[in-house]
Amino acid sequence: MAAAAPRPRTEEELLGRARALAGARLGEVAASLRRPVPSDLRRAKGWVGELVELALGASAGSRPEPDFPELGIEVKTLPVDAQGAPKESTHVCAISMREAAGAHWETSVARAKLARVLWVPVEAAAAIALPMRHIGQAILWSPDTREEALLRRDWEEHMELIALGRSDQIRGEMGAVLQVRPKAASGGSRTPVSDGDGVRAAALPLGFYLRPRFTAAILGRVYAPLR
DNA sequence: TTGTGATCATCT
DNA sequence: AGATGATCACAA
Repeated sequence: MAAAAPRPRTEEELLGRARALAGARLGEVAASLRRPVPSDLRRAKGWVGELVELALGASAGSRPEPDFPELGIEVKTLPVDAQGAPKESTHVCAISMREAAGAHWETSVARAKLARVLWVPVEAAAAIALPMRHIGQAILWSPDTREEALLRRDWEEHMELIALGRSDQIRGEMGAVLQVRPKAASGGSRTPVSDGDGVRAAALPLGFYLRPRFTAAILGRVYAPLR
């Protein structure tokens, strides 16, 4: 590939691209796409994710919908340590706090994105230089009944608090698998919210994140049948 | 400003 | 060590 990959038209095409990417190093992928490799990720936090999306043929857009809308598939890179365990939580989506009151899990952005996810593990141990880090074998995942129930419960509990205008009472400790944390440019960021009585107010923008334990369980499925 | 891609930095 | 709260870059 000399430029960005063509947009895959089928799930098989996308999976084929993901398979071709497995085992590659970030440096060589970047070179083939003619993209510079940053010296570190401190000022390029989304670089790995953007590189993988480009290689898979995703569009660069930033709309609140899955990366491949026609396939209903969201792509997420997963930074893993030397043991193959996720090092970080996974950002799911921003929360539209003004519309929390009338929101439903079934039609939520969070559910749409988590309905079908192509997880792409990427080495992230600090000891490995960025260009040398390997991309792992991707996993196409959908939540099973139990997982969806857990996600839904956490989502509904958080959204109820937000709808009541109590988003400032939300803590990262809440939520078994899906937590809510700030998602902003800085701690001074504010977004419109409605308080309990529909009065205009402003609060820190929040986003949904999957806990590392949850994504670790997803990666574990690959090895579980072998044990 | 909001949403995308996330990791950083600090505290327990 | 693990997790929470804070933060960085870019597009529309």
